[in-house]
Amino acid sequence: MPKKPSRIQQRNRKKILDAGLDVFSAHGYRGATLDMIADAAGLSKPNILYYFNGKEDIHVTLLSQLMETWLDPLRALDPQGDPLEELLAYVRRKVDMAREYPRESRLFANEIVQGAPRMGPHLEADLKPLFDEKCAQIRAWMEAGLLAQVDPQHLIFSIWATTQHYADFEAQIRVLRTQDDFDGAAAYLETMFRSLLSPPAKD
Amino acid sequence: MPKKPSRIQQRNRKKILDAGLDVFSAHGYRGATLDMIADAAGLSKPNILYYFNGKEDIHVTLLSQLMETWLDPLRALDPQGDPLEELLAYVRRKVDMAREYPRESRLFANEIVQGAPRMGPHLEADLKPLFDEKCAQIRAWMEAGLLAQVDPQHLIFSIWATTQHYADFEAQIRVLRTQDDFDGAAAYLETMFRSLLSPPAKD
DNA sequence: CTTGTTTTTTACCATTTGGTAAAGCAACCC
DNA sequence: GGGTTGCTTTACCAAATGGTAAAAAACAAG
Repeated sequence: MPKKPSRIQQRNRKKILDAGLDVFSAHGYRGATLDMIADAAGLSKPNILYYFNGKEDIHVTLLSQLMETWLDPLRALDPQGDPLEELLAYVRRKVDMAREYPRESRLFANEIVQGAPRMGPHLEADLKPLFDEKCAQIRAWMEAGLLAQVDPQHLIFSIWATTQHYADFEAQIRVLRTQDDFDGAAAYLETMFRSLLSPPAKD
Repeated sequence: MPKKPSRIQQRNRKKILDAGLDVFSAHGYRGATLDMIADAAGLSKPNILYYFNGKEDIHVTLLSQLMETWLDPLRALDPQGDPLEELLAYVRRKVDMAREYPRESRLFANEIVQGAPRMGPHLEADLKPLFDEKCAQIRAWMEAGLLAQVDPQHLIFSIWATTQHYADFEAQIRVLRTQDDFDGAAAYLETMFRSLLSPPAKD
């Protein structure tokens, strides 16, 4: 039976996870070392292994936590709301996440680019059902004439791609743009998806 | 003075680079080992170090080569052509590259996600001038009323994001879609960018 | 203040990994 | 066929890295 963690345990586990997020998102799983994480956390390496069973344990803990919050914006897509506004709000939430949580986005990107070796089951179990459900919802909206007809799956892919791009490819964007400009991105993406999705005037 | 490489040198360097592309794109720089590359190339590790100065040498050689072909589709954007059709053709070329060269796309993605530690100068020197030039071109088209007015920089970002997504996040897409479907992606992206960019009817 | 428990440190270890030295083998040149 | 050059293998090495054992320190409860 697991006893409740003490104050100090909570604090140190959090420090380690935050340090792990820094290091894993910046260097990938193999590029990260326990020493880096220990340094970033301000703890010794063996001390870290007192709180976690190993490097992989830290990583999968981070990925699991990530999965939770990562799906929230999509979950919040409301079947009762106005379809176009719901989808644009979804885009906005995703831009906000890329701005607020770029490390999480890159952690995820690192994992997926390399074939999701530690996350495949999570995708299948958590992401896929939600994805299918929301695709069906969008398709229903489209068939009711409330949105322009496009492939819902590709629609969602394009929302993910465009929004996460600003976090995942920040190094490239920093070279090409003079100013960081998430607001410009949000405005551009709203224009793009509005023009794509606005229902055909048909009365 | 560098003497011309022999048949056998050309062949083995090519084998090593191809193996390196496999391994680096699948595991990232730190996740790749010389042993993996040696195995994939069918050569011994010291033999590989006879042809390259080290792991990093293989990696930067790949990145340099990549930069060449990677910019071609954007270079081919023709100032003389029809603006809308030129941009849609650019999207198509990028989709084709994601389909034909997913390893290259992931190699690039790995490098950028981790902050472009070995590629920053290349981006600055090769990508930025071309990017600026083409943005100016697109802006000129827009001001001439030949395209809808949107931020050209974000436009290009969204083209990159949506097309490369199919290669970089293939592991995720494979989970969510039943069939690999680059053609569906191409059709969807054409619809999306056409609706975004079609010039306002104003005669 | 003493005792039992939790946390941290010190000192290691085995494996992996990038890389080297040098010998052996092959190929070409005369 | 002998020698020079180019290619490959064998046998290593030093550093880095994930992880462990056990002592020491800090802490909590009585």
